[in-house]
Amino acid sequence: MAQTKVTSAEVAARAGVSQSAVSRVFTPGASASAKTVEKVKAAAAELGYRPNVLARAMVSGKSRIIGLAVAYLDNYFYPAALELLSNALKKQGYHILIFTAPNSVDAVDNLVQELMDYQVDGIIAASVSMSSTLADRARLAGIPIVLFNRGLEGSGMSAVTSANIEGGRKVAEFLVAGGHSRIAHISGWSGSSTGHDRAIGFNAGLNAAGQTAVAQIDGMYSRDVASEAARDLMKAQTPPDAIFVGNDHMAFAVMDTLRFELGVSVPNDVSVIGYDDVPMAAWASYDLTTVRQPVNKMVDATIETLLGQINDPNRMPQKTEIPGPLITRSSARCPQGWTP
Amino acid sequence: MAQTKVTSAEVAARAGVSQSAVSRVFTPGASASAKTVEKVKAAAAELGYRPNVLARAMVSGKSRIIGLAVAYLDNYFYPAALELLSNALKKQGYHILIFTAPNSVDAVDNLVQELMDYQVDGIIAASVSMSSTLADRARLAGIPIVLFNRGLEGSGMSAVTSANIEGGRKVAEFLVAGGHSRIAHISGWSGSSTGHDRAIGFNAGLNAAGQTAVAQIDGMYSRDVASEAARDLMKAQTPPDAIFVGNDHMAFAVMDTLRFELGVSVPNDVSVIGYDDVPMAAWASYDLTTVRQPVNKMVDATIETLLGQINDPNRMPQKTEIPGPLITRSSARCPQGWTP
DNA sequence: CTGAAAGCGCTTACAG
DNA sequence: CTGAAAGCGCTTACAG
Repeated sequence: MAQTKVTSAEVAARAGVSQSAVSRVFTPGASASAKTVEKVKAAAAELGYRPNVLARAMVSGKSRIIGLAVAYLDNYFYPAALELLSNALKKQGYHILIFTAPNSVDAVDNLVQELMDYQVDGIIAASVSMSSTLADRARLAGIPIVLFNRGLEGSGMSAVTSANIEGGRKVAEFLVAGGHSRIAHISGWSGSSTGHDRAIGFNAGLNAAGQTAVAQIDGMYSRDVASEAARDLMKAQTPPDAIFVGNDHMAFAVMDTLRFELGVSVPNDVSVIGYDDVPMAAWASYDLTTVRQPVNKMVDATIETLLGQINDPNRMPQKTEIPGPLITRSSARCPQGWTP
Repeated sequence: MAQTKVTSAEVAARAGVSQSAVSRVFTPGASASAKTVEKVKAAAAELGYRPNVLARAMVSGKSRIIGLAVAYLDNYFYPAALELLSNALKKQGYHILIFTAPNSVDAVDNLVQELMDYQVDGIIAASVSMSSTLADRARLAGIPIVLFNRGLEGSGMSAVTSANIEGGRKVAEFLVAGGHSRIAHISGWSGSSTGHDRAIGFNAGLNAAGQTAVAQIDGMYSRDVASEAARDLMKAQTPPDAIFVGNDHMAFAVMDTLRFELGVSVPNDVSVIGYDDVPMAAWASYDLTTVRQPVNKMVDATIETLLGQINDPNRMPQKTEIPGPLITRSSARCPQGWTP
């Protein structure tokens, strides 16, 4: 049968000290004499004692757990971010309680509630939207939230994104400089700030050059929807000579559809540009030109913001926008003498 | 300032009942009169009360947290499994505390210790190895562990894998039937049961047909190592006409290296077969012939085993092996008139 | 059904 | 430095 877990009281008994003494030995920053430390450590080692994190959390009010809500795990950008987040947080003594979410506001609200039930010290909401009602409730409960790769207009919530508007504009400029004249956009979900902002910047860039997108279709962050959009686009009387796709994940689907289903050459017939620069974008089969989201910097900023607010509840929410370069590869025609 | 969280005592005061009554209303299966339920629910709603899961965990001894240790998140098989695991567990009222791990036994042992500090009710170790010492300690502490996509010889630990030996053999038979005569293997890490077993089955299959692998190189589950292995293989005087790669993740790298770096045609010059059938294997750029690991069935079995042991501590550890079909696509030459 | 009380395993003032 | 005691927010026998 399962032997019961060993407690600080048992260690105390064995070491011949009080239970508080044991606690002190395991509490960083608490004071205990060298002799006590020695006796307690010895007894703890013999018994295999380890402090119960949950009990500690109850009294200290700090669980050392960060809640993570994430959708779109099929887009490799998120598993990559998750891994970085987990490693960085662990270094700070925090761990991640993960909730995968369908991306509806209701579902996310629910899930954030559950996260709060676990007394998480803070919440990272990656690629999901939530109601400002809930955001308010979290603030009241004193639980900081930071949005990762998503903003929430006018919510006063902390958020970390890349410079999406600027990124979209760069793509437009690159495509125009490359001599494309019939440029289309299969966007990220327009209900997301990310998808929306990239489109805004892209269209602004086009306009600045006297062009307008020949078409814009919402790809909903779905490979299938994006593929279908590509088919529709190529059906037109004058099909596009370039397509900017709202993220790499969809861009791969678009490239495959173009090349293998429609027999369209990329980039000879159509240039394709994505967004994110996930590792796969560098794989030879795709070699995708794309705007890099500096995921490591985004993760650093997220953690800095979140822990900052955990440690200082009066700290104001902060929005961070990290610019990323356009990475030129072979999926899009390069302007003459282009230097990035 | 952060308003303090509301407790059951405050709800009790407002509802005019005892604190125990409040607890009962929120404890499934506890009894309370309709009137009490009504008063308590009303008060709770007004105050925005939700039970503190950690406090509940302390007294009940059940945290409703499952620890997940996972490595190789860059192999999409794992994010996919994570998502399924998370969703299925949530349905059962459990949540996942996730630890990403480098794959060394020491690191994993450490991390499992930390997991236990959080009083997790059970542990899923995906794609990682741990010492049997630690396994014993977990058993003593009464915390069930199940290995996911990894076995541990003679450890008496629960494990869920696909039928790797059989899968490896199927690949050999398919390749032989396809008329290949110089067959090589870039294996998964030979230190992992998964990599080892697939190689065993593969070689056995080859031997049964009177063949021997012309070469076998450990790909270490790394794209770079696998690519390098492919280069070495093709340098030989008589290069292979088929390569079985230990998982899809490496197989993609091998295909790219073959096609774009070495100018080798797949499957005309060399057939390539992978293992896992991650979604990407079906993407047109790769269209990879591979052995499917039925990830959903593996997840179901994992949860069934884990929750079974949580609910009945006397239940014996159990090893589950789930067979998966060979999925034939265009990366490997098909035998004449092949019917799967 | 319901309330008072004990207790889960800790941390942290409070005295000494 | 150290021990006795209170308390974190709950659940659960125990009486009534």
